[in-house]
Amino acid sequence: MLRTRDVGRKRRDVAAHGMYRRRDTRRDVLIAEITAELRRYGVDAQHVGHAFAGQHGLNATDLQALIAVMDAELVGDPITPGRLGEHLGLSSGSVTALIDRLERVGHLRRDRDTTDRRKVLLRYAERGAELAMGFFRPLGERTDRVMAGFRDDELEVVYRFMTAMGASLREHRDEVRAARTEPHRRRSE
Amino acid sequence: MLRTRDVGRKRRDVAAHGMYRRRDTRRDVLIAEITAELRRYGVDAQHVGHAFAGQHGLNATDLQALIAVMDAELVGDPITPGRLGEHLGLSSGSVTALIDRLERVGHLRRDRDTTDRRKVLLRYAERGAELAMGFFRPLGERTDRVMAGFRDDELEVVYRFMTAMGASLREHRDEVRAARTEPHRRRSE
DNA sequence: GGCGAAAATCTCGGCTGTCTAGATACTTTT
DNA sequence: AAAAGTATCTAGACAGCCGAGATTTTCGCC
Repeated sequence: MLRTRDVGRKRRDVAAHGMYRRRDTRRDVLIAEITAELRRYGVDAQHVGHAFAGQHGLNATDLQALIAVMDAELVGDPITPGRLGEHLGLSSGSVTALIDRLERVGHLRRDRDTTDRRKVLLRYAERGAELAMGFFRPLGERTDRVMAGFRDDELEVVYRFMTAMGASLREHRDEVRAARTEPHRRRSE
Repeated sequence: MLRTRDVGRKRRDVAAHGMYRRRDTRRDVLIAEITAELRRYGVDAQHVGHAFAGQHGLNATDLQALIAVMDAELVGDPITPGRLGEHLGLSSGSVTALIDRLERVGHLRRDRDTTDRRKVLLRYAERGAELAMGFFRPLGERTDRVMAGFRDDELEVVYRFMTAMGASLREHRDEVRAARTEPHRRRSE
């Protein structure tokens, strides 16, 4: 694989991501395209988040954190700084700074847990909720329009697919993370 | 919406993302779940990239850049620093630093375009290619196993779905970016 | 009921990546 | 061949992140 020879015809439309794969059959093409589209979707989603956050005076991490806080609280168990750090992949120091920022501008607040007073519970404030909704509502409207083009049984297929892909990716993530203890053993070149 | 009242039953399994939506019919649930799963997929993908990059002595941006360089070169037209900056959402200064880093450790190299000698073309080096493959191969294997659980016609549906969602998201991205000129006009509170 | 280990969060110093503005190199236009 | 335009690079400042140690609270045990 990875033949650079027969690529001179400049097929940009191939989405530039499926080319690490075979493309012999229609099925191969489908698989390659879906993979590529998933990747692009992730990148573009990041960009949307980044742009939106920037326009509201915060960075991408801040927005993600705000969303995580809302998610947790809406499900009924508010998140703690520690769990937030895990969720975002941040160190404890960074999380404190992050919460300080968001608290300072009034997006969320700290509450001490009454039962275990070591813990701090994060709750969103009025302003934070508005911001999150401003982020999700337009996205949701667009999503609804796309979904309207699919029958129920088709959505079932998509759901099954996304669930399976998600589970697979998380497995992979854990595998990659597990290998983090032995990174630079051999110093070959 | 956003009733916090009837959420006390702690349904973590709801994936914590679909709750900005109605969930009355089976279809509503499907839509909410798919949306949630897409979001989670994006976050997890980021984490995988971050972890993998860290293990190889670079950061998430570096890995994304490396992939972009390979993608472009494999399609037949190598990317320039300028276009790479656009793709990653970085300023020109940051791109220079980025390329310096990657060139220094031997992941890619700079080539002057022979026809337009203002331009610099980025090409991956041996080491960069290895790294990218090390990133994609295990992912691809997993993906293949998931795909094996779907018939051709089902993959067609998934493909149609992802394409539509991708297009929609990119539209949204452009809309958000277009609004970037007038961010902090009113200084209300 | 008080002691030590464990847990959760916070503080502080240092580093790295990014941005902005301006400088440099090459190309195209007139 | 000078001026205007485009692409890239340089330099200084700043913000977010990490890691180690300090602080506060809880839990198990005697």
